[in-house]
Amino acid sequence: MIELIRKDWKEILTTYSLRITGNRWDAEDLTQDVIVKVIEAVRKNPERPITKAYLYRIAKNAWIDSQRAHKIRTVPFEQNHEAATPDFLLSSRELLEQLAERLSPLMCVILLLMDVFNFTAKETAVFVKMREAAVQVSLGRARLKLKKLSQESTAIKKKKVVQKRKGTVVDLDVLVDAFQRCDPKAIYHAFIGLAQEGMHLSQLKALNGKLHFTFRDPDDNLFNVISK
DNA sequence: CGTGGGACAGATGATTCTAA
DNA sequence: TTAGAATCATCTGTCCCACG
Repeated sequence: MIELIRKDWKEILTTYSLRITGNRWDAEDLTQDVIVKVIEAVRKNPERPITKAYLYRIAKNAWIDSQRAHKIRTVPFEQNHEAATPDFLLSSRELLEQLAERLSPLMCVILLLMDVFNFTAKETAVFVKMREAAVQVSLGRARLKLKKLSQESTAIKKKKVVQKRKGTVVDLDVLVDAFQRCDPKAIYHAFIGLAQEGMHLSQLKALNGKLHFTFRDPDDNLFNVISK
């Protein structure tokens, strides 16, 4: 058992924290948290040997505790995709809702499934009945297009926001039905319609062959719909 | 001719497995 | 726990075809 000196703590903990948290920001927080805990432990019991195993255990428990404490925490979409689009800080969800009319329905649905709801290329390819490679190319082109559009004046964005289609009444069943039928055009129109009504599809998961939808209404209420 | 879409190959990154 | 290897997933560039 090798006892560590205090200046080694941070280096060891940073590496380990990065591994268990999966991102730099949480890792830094966790490292600080653990160092505070270890200092407190040493203060209470100066004879305690500080080993790697001890640091790992403290870090692991602290991480589990923080996960429990933040179980309800929502993760803004921008955070997840910060690394993917660092230069424009795009929110794919917002851009999608505002600019979808400029993309083809197919491109729109591929972008929606993969960038918003984290479907894999394989799952998306099955869904839209295309080859996986074709899905990847379409996704890349859709992203490129969105990037270009996002670089254009914000006036375009504003224009799109106020362009509300007259008489567009889309309910949740239409969107769910469109997904069940794997119909990109129907999904596209239903999604746009809902967004314009202030309804947002905030999560979509495929579990046991059923699609689980989580919607958020204009009053910020969340509710789930499960496909048949 | 420009644009959208599909196919393919190679590169790159992420994840998983395994041995030390 | 860690490092390295193997495997898998994704991205990018290029070419081709169809269509208006």
